[in-house]
Amino acid sequence: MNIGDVARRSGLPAKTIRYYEDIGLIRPQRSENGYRSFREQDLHKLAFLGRARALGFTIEDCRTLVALYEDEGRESAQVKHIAMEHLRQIEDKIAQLQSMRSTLNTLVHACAGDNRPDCPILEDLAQTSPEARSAEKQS
Amino acid sequence: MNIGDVARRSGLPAKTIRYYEDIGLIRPQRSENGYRSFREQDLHKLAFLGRARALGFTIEDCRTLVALYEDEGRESAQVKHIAMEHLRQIEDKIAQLQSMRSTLNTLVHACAGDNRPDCPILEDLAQTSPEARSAEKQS
DNA sequence: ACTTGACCCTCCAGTGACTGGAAGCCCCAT
DNA sequence: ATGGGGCTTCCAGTCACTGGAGGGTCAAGT
Repeated sequence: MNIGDVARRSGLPAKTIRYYEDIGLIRPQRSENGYRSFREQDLHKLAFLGRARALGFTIEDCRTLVALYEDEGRESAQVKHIAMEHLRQIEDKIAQLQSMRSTLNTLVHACAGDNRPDCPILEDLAQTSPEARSAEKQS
Repeated sequence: MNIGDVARRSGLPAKTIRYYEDIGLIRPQRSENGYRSFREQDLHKLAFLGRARALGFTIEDCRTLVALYEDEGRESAQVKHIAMEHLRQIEDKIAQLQSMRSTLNTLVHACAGDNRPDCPILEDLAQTSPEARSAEKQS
């Protein structure tokens, strides 16, 4: 299989696949003409990587997950630890974004959005002291 | 005011303030010794930037917001448009993260996390077809 | 006068995970 | 032989900083 086929079948851009080889995540063989030659197991690994990335795991997490996947002597606790830590970070990120959303939502609703210059959004951003900012309601 | 004072009062790292000058967000004056010399209005602008960044606006959005803030002839619709677009992107991101959280949560709960190698997390990542993946429940 | 330490300066490189583009080879069909 | 699509490498750019090297400045203490 050439890189184009693998890209189609894995859903990953060819560029990304080359990048994954660059950083040592995969090691496809080479044909005589210098083209990368992928086996089914390479495709499988790329699909694995694609799904792990889609779940937001970092490349380094992916590296570890692949290694664990290939390690018959792994302990599921190792995998679970990575997943839980990642889950925690996602939850932190969600909370942070929800806080932004809440504030933005309030501000957007307070702004007339017409042709006049008066704008509560800019007024909020221009507040000189943090404690002077208006209380935010949950969106 | 030197950069250290401004950093303390604005809450932004000195490095970030220098960076903001680099990209033309601020234009502090210079003392004879070459040190940046900040006026109150620079500090005010940096605080504005800090709050806009804390709400997740991109640097380019910040540039526009500052320009609008300083433009007496602005229309609040322009500000509102930027904020609403940003809000939409935040909501997209939240939805994406919530979907990840849901899947991860299911997987984490399904994994024993002991010293045995069997791991539903890895099994899920290794699924060969997307439609073969188990249905996910809301976390 | 000298030293110390806290500041300040610039410039360069690195982060994460790609993505775009240039320049050029390979292969097959017309 | 020409064209088009696919493949190759390498370099640069993305975003918003952040770290560090190497060096100048300033005020206080000895």
